[in-house]
Amino acid sequence: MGRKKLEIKRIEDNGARMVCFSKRRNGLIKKAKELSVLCDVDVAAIIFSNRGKLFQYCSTDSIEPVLQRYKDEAESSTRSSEAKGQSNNSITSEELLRDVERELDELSVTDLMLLQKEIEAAISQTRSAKTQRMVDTVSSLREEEKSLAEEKRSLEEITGKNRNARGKKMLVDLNVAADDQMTE
Amino acid sequence: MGRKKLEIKRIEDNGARMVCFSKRRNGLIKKAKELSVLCDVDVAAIIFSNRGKLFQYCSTDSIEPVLQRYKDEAESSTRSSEAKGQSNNSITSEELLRDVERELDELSVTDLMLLQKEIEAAISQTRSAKTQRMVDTVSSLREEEKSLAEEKRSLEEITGKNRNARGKKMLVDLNVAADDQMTE
DNA sequence: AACTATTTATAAGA
DNA sequence: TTCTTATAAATAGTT
Repeated sequence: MGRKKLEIKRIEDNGARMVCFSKRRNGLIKKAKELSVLCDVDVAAIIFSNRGKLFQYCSTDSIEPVLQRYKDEAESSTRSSEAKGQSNNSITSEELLRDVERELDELSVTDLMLLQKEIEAAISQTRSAKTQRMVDTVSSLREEEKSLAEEKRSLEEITGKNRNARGKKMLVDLNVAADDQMTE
Repeated sequence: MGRKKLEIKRIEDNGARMVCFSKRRNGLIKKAKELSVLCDVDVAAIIFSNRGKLFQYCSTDSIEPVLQRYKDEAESSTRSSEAKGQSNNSITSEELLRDVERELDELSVTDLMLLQKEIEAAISQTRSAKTQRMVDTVSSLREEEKSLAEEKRSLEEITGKNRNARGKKMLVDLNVAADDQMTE
């Protein structure tokens, strides 16, 4: 998507790489947001510039639940490996100075505006859309709970037909426990 | 980018939403890869479908180093807020926004960097008590659902075994189920 | 920091 | 679902 087709490999020119980073970083975060909103799913994106600066997007109010969920999910495949090594950036002091100036400039203009927009969006949308989604999740889970409890009861009835005295007492206990759960 | 311009809001049609999810999920992961390679940076993307299925991309071999780095960064952001005497929980987004607007003109570059970290911290803290309560409700309902489903399974097993007159085994199963129930 | 020629992503249709 | 295609969107190189 540009004047020339770009091969997907590390951009060696420092300036060009930084410009590309800025553009595509914003692009990725925009895409992540769109995916989250359009498809009503949780998305988190974490980006570290090679100078160690953190950029992130998360569809939930806090990124923690998503990371926690990730951990729960990924527990089975636990592979340990080292972080990618720092690439050799042999740049001159003039280049470094220019890079720093550019980064600081970018920080005040682009990033703060972006963050401001994120906050505004988070306030207006997160509170309504995300809360609504959670309300939906709660009610669907309650439905599920109810139908499972009902199935359980009818299974107990079937089981109870062939039961001795001790068994019947246990069934009563089970029903009490189930009722307790329903009324919480 | 399609036959029609698509408004960025939840797609209500179920099929269309799933198709869109599949396409855009792949698109997002492709973009994340490209960003990582072209700009030589670490990128992680985590996506949860509504059914709880996890999709992820990470530029490093394991996502852990990136998450660790995220956590370190988040901690240091929190610390810098605390160092400036900001309350962890009581600052509201509206207040923060007002502060940003008021001070943007007068701030030095260094101040802007500090402010940015504060904003990042604030974003991760924008979690209302109500939302948190719902998060808790969801997890406890999920737990309950799980235990009911398990109980159902074990009751089904018992029901099946009734026909073979395996009374003793049945009683053991029921006791286990009852114990599980009572200890929650 | 804009612009715009192109490439790329993708919404709808088959 | 998978492929196709018209169109929207992203962005590489330029100014």
